[in-house]
Amino acid sequence: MTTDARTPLTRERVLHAAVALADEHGLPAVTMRRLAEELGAEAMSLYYHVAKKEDVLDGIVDVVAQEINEAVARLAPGPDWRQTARRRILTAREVFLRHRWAPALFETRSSTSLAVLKYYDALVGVLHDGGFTHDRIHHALHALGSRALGFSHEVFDPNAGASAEIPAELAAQLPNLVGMLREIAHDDPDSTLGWCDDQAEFEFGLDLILAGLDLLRDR
Amino acid sequence: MTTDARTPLTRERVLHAAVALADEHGLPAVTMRRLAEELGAEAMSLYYHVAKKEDVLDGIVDVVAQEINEAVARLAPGPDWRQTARRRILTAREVFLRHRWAPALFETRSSTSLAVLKYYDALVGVLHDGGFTHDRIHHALHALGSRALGFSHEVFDPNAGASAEIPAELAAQLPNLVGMLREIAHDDPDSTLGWCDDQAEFEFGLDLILAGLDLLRDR
DNA sequence: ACCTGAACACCGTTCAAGT
DNA sequence: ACCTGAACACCGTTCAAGT
Repeated sequence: MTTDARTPLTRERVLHAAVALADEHGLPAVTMRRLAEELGAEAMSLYYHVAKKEDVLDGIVDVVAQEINEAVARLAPGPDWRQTARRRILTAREVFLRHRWAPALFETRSSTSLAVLKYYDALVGVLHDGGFTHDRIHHALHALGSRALGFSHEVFDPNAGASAEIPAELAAQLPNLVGMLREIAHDDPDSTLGWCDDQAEFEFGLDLILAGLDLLRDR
Repeated sequence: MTTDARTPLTRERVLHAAVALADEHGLPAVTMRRLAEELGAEAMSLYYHVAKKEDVLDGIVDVVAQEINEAVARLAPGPDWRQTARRRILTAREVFLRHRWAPALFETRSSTSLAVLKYYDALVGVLHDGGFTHDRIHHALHALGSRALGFSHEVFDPNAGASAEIPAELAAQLPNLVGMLREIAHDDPDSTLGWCDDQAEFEFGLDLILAGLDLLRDR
């Protein structure tokens, strides 16, 4: 996996190595020392090409966002704004499915990367062409939140406990939740489909919001 | 701020000191050493009351969630499910406005705290009483995401750049975004209202989803 | 111009030792 | 039972020094 140690370091090489490292071993594995090791260099050498670790993290967000922009650029426009936006967002989501650590990182960034800005710029264009006022688009971006970028980091996953054994004592404290989970399990015994499930839920939420926005557009 | 160093340490004291520390100096200030100092003890003493730092973080999530549950318990039910759910969520949000660091932390937790589970349990109850099937409630929780808990951590804040100067070269790359921001600024010169603005956007997104769910309920 | 070794100030955590 | 000092393995980062 380590690329040959002879080729000189560049900011680009550092950032791509960081993405690869996060892909393979998770974000916590991305330390300056480990990253340098991966590149066949010393940790201190990185500082010649990168200001500090924050700079690396900003950088890999930008790399992922560029990957999204490239994927989205290949898309044909849909028959209407809603389909076009939907396709773009689901395509962006595919990139995040390849970089599972990325949503959590995106959420920690305060300044927005240029590539992310470009992504939103194009989305604003799609909505504006679809007949939305700029004011409505502004609301729409807030309503969509991170969903516009293709992910919704769930703080509570109802599915998580679905298969796990729930102790009786705990179950007694959570009658409604347990009732819900039991009924869902009964309705569809094969409902634990891994990320396919999440995909369905993501699309449900997305379509709900897009439909709501569509209704507002005509008023 | 440091509580008297004579009173013995307990898990509770440690967790409440951690919340106070985060409130005052942000989450990064919560280190085991700093936390011990705040309690008039040594870092190593904490380990007698707490397994590890992760345990502290899980613990303060639970403390905040308990605060939410207490606030929400004082609420009178609304005239319908939608008002009831809305009030609960906006009340939960008020707690997060007192603990600005909490949304980011909630997002990093993988296992869900008991207090959070109880919060969701009550919300499931509200929706079920409102006439939703458990299956629909399950979808609704996913659609709401963290909004059900009272926050929506924006990865891109359109307002952030509204007041800042945008260099001409950058503006040329982001025609739609700049166009949107210019028009909004024009429509309402006083639109930079700090968190009040966010509040309005949060409610817009929330109401959009609740309305969408209400429509589904009758079908 | 690019890379490095030694060093500094900070982490979380273990463990034997104190009371 | 509760607390601590010394120590370990790890961070990010600076800075003077190498080529």
